[in-house]
Amino acid sequence: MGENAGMLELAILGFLYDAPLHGYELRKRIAALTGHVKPVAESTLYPAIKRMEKAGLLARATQPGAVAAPRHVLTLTEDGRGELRRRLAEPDRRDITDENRWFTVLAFLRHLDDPVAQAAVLRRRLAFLEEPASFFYEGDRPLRAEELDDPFRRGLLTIARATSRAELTWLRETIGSLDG
Amino acid sequence: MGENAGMLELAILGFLYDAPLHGYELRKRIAALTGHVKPVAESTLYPAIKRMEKAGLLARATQPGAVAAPRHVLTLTEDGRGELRRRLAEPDRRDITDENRWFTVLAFLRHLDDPVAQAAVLRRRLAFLEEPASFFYEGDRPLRAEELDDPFRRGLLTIARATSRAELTWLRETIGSLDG
DNA sequence: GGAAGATACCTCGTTACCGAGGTATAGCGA
DNA sequence: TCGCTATACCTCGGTAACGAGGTATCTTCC
Repeated sequence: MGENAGMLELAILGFLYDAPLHGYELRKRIAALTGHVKPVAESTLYPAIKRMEKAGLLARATQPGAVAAPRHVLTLTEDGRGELRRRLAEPDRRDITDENRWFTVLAFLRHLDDPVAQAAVLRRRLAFLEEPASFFYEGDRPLRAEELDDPFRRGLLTIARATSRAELTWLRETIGSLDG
Repeated sequence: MGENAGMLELAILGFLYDAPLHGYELRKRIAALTGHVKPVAESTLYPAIKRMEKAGLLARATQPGAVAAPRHVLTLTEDGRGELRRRLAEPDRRDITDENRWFTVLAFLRHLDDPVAQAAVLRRRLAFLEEPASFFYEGDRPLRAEELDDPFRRGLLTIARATSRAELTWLRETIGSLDG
């Protein structure tokens, strides 16, 4: 059981939930999903697959190579499918607070077939984002973008604010329509 | 020498470049900067400080506790100051492509006292962001937000697009004003 | 037929990072 | 004076992730 498992395992579970894939294809999908934000090394992916196989979350079947070298087609076991649903329904703290992990949760949240449970997860993220937080302080007072004479930090705040606003808007809308 | 050092070390170098701080204060500043996106554990920070002391990047001076337990005030050495400038001027690939690391670079880029060098760093990020990239594919065709019937993935794309747009606008503006 | 390039998978050694837990100092209220 | 909270720092065991490097298959082009 993956009590302390990372974002990578969640992504593997998520992609395989839809359809069996071989490692190389999985790698491309993960790279598309998170690669431009947090790249994934091959030497991280393949050991993760082995770990998960050993844990009984997925099964491998060797297939003669359609294009080149032989492939290992990966299929989720029932345990694996349950594990994904469990991790989506009860994300741990880091899945909510770490942006990369959160976006991975979001990418597969539809697999949780229950609008109430989905809304509960979104609400946890909303609560986290609504906690007051700033980037830079002068003593105890948070500094606003306009107060910074450093153009780079000003940029940082501008970008973060745009992200935050987009996410908050979307969260509130979506929670509303899941409830309604 | 930190050839392969992480984002944490960059943040430590950056904050101490301005002023000496003790570990606990450093921790609060790092938490404010990156904590709501990627939390930092104490058990990661203190070993990092030790590593960097051993590497000659910073020096520690014990001070009787002003408020409570005794503090170790951390000061960058000349090597440490040089290391920050080097890492800002020649960020490695992951500093550009990993969002957390990139934002850390941005937070301290002003310490690079040369607009041309600063603009060069921004241009590397711009080039990276301008590479075509999507999140989800149907075969080889990238899927747009509007095409997804999954509200969560649609949200993902919406948020990512808002971030990307804000960053691109800011990058182009700022590169322009650094050049001009 | 030989080289190049894409596909596909893997091992190894190292390290950054984590959670759990521990120690000590100081101030405050009961 | 007994806890409680906040400050401040630390160790330990475990593991996820990394870069560097390697192997094998198949197609394409010269």
